[in-house]
Amino acid sequence: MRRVTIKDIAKIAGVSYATVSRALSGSPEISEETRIRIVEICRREGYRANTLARSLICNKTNVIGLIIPEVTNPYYAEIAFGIERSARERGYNVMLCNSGYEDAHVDELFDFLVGHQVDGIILANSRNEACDWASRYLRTIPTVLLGDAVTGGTPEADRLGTVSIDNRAGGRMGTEYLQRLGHTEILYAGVRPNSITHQLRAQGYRDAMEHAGLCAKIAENPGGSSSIEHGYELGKQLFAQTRDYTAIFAATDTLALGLMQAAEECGVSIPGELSLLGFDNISYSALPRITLSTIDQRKALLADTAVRILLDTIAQPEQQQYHKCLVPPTLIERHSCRAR
Amino acid sequence: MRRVTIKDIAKIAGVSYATVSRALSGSPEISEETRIRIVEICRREGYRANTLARSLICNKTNVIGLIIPEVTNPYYAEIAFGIERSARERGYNVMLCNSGYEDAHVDELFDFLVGHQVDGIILANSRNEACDWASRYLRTIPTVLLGDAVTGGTPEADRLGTVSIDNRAGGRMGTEYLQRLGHTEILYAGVRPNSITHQLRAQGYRDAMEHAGLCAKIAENPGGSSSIEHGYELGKQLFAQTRDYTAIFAATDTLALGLMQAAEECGVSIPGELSLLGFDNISYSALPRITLSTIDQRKALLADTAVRILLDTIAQPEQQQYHKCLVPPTLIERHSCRAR
DNA sequence: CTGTTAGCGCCTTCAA
DNA sequence: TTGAAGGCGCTAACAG
Repeated sequence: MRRVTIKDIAKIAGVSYATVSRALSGSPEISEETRIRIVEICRREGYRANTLARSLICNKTNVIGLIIPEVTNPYYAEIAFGIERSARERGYNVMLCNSGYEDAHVDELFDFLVGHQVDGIILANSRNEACDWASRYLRTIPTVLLGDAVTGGTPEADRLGTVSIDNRAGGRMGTEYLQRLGHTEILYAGVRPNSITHQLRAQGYRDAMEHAGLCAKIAENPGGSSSIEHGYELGKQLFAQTRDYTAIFAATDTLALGLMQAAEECGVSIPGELSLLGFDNISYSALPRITLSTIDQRKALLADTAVRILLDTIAQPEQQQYHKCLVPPTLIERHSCRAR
Repeated sequence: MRRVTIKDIAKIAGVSYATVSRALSGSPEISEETRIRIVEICRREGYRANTLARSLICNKTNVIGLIIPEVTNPYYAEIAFGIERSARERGYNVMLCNSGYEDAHVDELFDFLVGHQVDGIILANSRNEACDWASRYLRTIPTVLLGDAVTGGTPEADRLGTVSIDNRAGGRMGTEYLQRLGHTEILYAGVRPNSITHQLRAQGYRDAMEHAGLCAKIAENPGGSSSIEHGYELGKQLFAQTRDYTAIFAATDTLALGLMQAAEECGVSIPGELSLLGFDNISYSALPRITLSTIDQRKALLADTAVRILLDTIAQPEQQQYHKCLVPPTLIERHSCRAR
């Protein structure tokens, strides 16, 4: 199954292969007549230029690498989709890699992508360490992080292009929404203390509570991740005790879903007895029967911004643009919150 | 940001670049001493071999292309994940492409992937046409279809490697489950008449009903796709009339979700008054409050099989293996069906 | 064990 | 307007 090359075409057309190259690259220095003839031959023979060979010469692949934890995570699926879309619009293709949740894999994937000569890399990951992982390769390849910037790390890390949702603003926005609904006793649930993302969201919550002269109540997530399961466990705990709040603002949608299930099993009705607000707006939250009110991460916008910054950096690598981009979130009202 | 090449390393190490190549490729014809020295230099300088150049020579990229409609579709996200996993285990990487739902894009993507010299392509798509799309390139590149084989198409298409779930068996399995639960009046809802997949599932349903001496009732989906929205519309229609059935077997999980929402709005309780069974077992169905019983497509197994067949074909392209692989589905019991 | 050399498929000067 | 030739980074003979 030998693929047909430019030489084959040249031989058939009875021209040199430089001519074939010109015919296909849209060069002006060729007669319209021969161009048409050659293009037709290429079509007939099913010839596709070998992108590898071309990239080797041009020192440019027009491919960017994207590293996410897992496509099956609906949040990252949307991010991946948005990034592919924006990249394609700008003439780039993306090479998608799932890193799982381990450090080592991210390193391997960077190596893999660099080896494949991608023009740049987007690392989408909300762990604190992501910032360091990405900046480790900053000298080697243009990179942008889609996730929270961690300031005060290595000096390298400060130069890393970064785009994320404004988590603090989101925390504030959600809390204020609940307050507008008449809630004064609001529990912020599911914080993972060592996650910057969670810290920011919780801080936004505290801002809003303080500003309203209300008392902040925070329930941490003892589990290691913000999964539905851990939300469920947290819920079981919470709903076994008497409640001194009328609304829960969950740190993530997945956590909220777990809480929802626990609530159902413990006979506390949402939004009847208890309002529940999420954060992220993953696709799950819009589903019938769930209809979780939440803070939207605007993944399409995040993705587009990340692509734009990356391509800028690729175009002008020296200009080490100091980009820390914060995208404002948005409130999505569905049916899990109620005025009291 | 010029990347360091094998020549740079050779110069630093004071050897020829063939020696560097040998040091890295694990060739036996090199002294352990120099190997260690060279490997160390590579590490220090952050050298990665240029995969493009290597592939150009070896005429092999160890990359396979995967074309799916959209990663944001949870079904295809799982497929993509499974395929990447299996491929990686076997030393291959995957280039993921979203085709959307239009014919033209699939063609473009095949061209794109062939241009990038992928070693083979998996097309995951459940439209009838997919079979033709894939077989169009069969002469050019090893391809396997993850989706229903359409027999009686072009002779080319018959030679296309194909893996899919056994939809007919699934239709039977689901129907029998409902029967075991005591249902005798079962509606099969949401069939799209021109979809092979749907035809097979419906046929399985008919088989089981006939075998039990029961009367088959089928409600077609007037909408163009099996979306939640179309399920909802269908449900609104269905639940406005009096029902002569106690269970619905929905053609897909998404349809079932739409039906679920319509049921809720029309005040028919699931599974109280009506049992509902889905097909596909997408991640949505396992969510709290939804807990849809369904037929599992076993996406990991499908993916793994597809990869295996493709790699076999890549290894022995002449041997045009006549592969039509049918994977048996599995029943997932959750809480949307009840004995009567 | 190590170096030299000839390409892989293509693009891009430079000549003609 | 077209052809010839060099080289992108690397591997794989073939020498030494």
